[in-house]
Amino acid sequence: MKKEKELYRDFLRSKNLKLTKPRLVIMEAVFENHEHFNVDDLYEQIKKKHKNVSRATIYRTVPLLVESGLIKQSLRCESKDIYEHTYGHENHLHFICENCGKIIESGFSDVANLIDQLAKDEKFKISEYNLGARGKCKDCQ
Amino acid sequence: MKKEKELYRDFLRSKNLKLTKPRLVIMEAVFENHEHFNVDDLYEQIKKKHKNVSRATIYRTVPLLVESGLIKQSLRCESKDIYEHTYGHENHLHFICENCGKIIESGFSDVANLIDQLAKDEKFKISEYNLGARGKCKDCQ
DNA sequence: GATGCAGTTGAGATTCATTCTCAATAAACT
DNA sequence: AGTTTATTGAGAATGAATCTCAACTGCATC
Repeated sequence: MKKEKELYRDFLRSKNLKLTKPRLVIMEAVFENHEHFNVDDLYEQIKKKHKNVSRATIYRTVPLLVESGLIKQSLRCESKDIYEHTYGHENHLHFICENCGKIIESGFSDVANLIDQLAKDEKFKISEYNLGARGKCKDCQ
Repeated sequence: MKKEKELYRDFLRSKNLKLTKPRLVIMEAVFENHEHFNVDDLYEQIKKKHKNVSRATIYRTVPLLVESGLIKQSLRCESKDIYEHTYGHENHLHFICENCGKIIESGFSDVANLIDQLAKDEKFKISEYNLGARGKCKDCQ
């Protein structure tokens, strides 16, 4: 968490953005407990701690966190954009259950290697993987 | 196209759904020219041919086409859900350019095999793959 | 530690894709 | 052809995400 905060601070500074209280609160919420989260999750989580921040600000701040590389956009869920940590988290695949909404994470590196090769063939420079599948988890089949 | 229509008809029948004019018009539009399309594309395309169908009906029909296996949901684009053909189209990966929006399709089967294996390890039953990456195409780097 | 100036925030309005409602209509079976 | 039942169209409703703008706050300077 120390390190994340510093990365964030540096990122903001490098963009001439201010390290405001709402931005800190949001980033703390992001790193507090969630693996996957959406804007509403953050809003509720922050509210519980009585450090209220408006939804608008969260919507404005999340893209900064993405740009800084601390989180990234993940699969959508229930027609909401959802996000996940990247800093300190290996890339992984998502298996998302169509029935119960559970997200299962699985290994990655072999798949990534293959994809990297295909991208190379197309002279395409990857900035972010988007790998997974929908279906039914073992409990819902 | 002959075959698609029959598949569709059979699918509808198997679900006790009627083969209505709007459903036919929509399915013809889907198979007329697009590789990737969204609801609005279909609406405009149908309008051009003076076979008007309401947006509501298109929104209601597209999920049927998905369920029948003729098309599938693809990446979102410009905050719209987009769809692509599956029938008669190999699965493939998408490389989507963050700069110019171009979608590059690439091979698939090796990646799919790997993913199938991972899914099997999790006892997860895949109904639809979602594979790709964002980045910059060779023209935009 | 007061001052000034951007950049930032909050609240509510707005946008826009998607879904819903319901009366009118059409498929399909007898 | 008549009956039943699903389907359609038009517009209203929903809801996530974005925008607006006046009030506010980091933060650099004195």
